[in-house]
Amino acid sequence: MDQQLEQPELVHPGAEEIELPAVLHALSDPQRLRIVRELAASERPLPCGGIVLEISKSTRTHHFRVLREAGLIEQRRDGTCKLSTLRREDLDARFPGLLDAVLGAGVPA
Amino acid sequence: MDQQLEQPELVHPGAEEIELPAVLHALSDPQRLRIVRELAASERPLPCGGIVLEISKSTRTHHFRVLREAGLIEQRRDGTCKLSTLRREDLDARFPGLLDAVLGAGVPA
DNA sequence: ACCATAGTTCGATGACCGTCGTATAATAGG
DNA sequence: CCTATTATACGACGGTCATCGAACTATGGT
Repeated sequence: MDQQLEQPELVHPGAEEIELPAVLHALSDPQRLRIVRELAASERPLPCGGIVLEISKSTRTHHFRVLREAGLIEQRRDGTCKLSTLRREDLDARFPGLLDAVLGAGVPA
Repeated sequence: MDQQLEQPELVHPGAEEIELPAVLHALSDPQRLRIVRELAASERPLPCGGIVLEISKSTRTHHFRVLREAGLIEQRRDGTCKLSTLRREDLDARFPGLLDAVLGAGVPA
């Protein structure tokens, strides 16, 4: 078929390869948890720099890579910046209810 | 002659003090995940040694302590052994759906 | 009193993690 | 071309983690 949007240099696990310990570990860091929350809140691709974090650029890159390699987010290049999206469908399919539980956890009544 | 009313030496966080990152980190280790699963499956207190793990005793103690201090399990002494239970109610109250999602994750239909 | 059972405590060790600064791509626009 | 923006790669450093063995505590049974 036609598909010119190939970014093979970015490592993304397949939907079936997402491992629970890796996901939980990725989410166990407060900074990464915040990133995931913001991504979920915007429900639209965000650039790495679009998330407020008082950490250095290299650390931010590191966190995004951990999230991507764990299968939590998808990253795609768009011009000079890289857009990230939450892999909601893949995660819901593999671990039903997990993402909702994590996202809803920090938003008490 | 003596009364065994209290076990103050065991550190358990209050139900409201359970932190999400700590819980996720505790669950991100395969050994601890197995412990939690077994505890959930039995739905009745289990001794530390009652769970099959090919790790040394001291490592097992370590994992149980991580789980206890994260608020995932409750430990109580019973004679020569120490019984552990999943803190289902506290966890469900604080992070609704999280435990079910984690427990159901590795048990596909 | 003795001993067996069940866990803990104490270093120690090797691996991993979060963080940083600097240097290096990659791309858009003048 | 040059430059600014955006993000990655590469060490490096200190801290935490999972693991172990050996010594220790605590309890219960004989």
